[in-house]
Amino acid sequence: MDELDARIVRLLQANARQSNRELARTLGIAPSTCLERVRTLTRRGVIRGYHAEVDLPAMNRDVQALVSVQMRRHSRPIYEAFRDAAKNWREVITLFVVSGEHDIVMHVAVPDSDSLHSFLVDRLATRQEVARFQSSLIFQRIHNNVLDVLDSGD
Amino acid sequence: MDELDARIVRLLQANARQSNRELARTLGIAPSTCLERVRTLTRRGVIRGYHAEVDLPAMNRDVQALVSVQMRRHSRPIYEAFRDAAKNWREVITLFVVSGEHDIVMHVAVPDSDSLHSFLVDRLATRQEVARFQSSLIFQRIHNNVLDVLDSGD
DNA sequence: AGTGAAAGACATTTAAA
DNA sequence: TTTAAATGTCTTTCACT
Repeated sequence: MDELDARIVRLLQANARQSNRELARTLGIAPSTCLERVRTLTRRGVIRGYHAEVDLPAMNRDVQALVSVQMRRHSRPIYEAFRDAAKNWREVITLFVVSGEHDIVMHVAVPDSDSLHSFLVDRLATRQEVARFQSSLIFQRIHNNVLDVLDSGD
Repeated sequence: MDELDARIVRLLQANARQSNRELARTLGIAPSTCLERVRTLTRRGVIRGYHAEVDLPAMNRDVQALVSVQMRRHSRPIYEAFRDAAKNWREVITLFVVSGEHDIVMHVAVPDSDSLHSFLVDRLATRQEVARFQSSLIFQRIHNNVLDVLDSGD
């Protein structure tokens, strides 16, 4: 993971669909070198995949919320059962398993506030694993790419 | 946004770097048709970009946390000043502006627990806009693609 | 809206430094 | 590791449906 690898990762995070040639041109290296670098990064698991970013409102998901869930008991089967159900709900964009006051935090996206209510009441409240939950509306969401390797020990 | 568009979005979310030809083959349409569809989806803002997914541990970010921040006062200049500072911090992967008990929730990723402590004490606690914050460690993070349009009214 | 054909651009392999 | 060259594949345009 040298400086060139870091630049490749940075550029592919910003635009994953640029051609290998364009990438190589930007970096000032030969296309074959660039291709080999990207392959190695992928083989080593540094690059995990490439994904299109979709606009949630355009997909009829105008309402977003963070929903924090507290389990009835902190046993593994309890939270695992809930997690495995929740990760298949189409409203859930990201699911975090966390420590602290709550056990699960979900980023959900739904068409409108009725759908959010229905999600909370029909999906969440009906689960036996769930003790309590609270939700907060998301007004804005800003994503950063992982730009630099912090304090690398290499 | 018909069924074909939805299938294109779904496939590009799963793998943004497959060739247009492969995409067309999967969908059973001509490459030129597929290209035009993707262009239209991009022009309409449904597809916002393509990004490489990076493995955080491989980038020396073994510790992740959700950090919830409460502002001193709920005025626009206060939270905007904080938000604009926070979105440039390299530890911050995603920043949510929310309603409810907290005003900002940040997903942060750092090398180790020392770095997390330093982030909380040196970056957060020193900000005048911040009244209180609490953090919870992330043990697992599961991301879902937006598979289907929910209850589309089209 | 969707298509096939054509031209040029690109990915990928290979041999060599 | 890196490269240039070569080959086969792909992107992209366009005339036509």
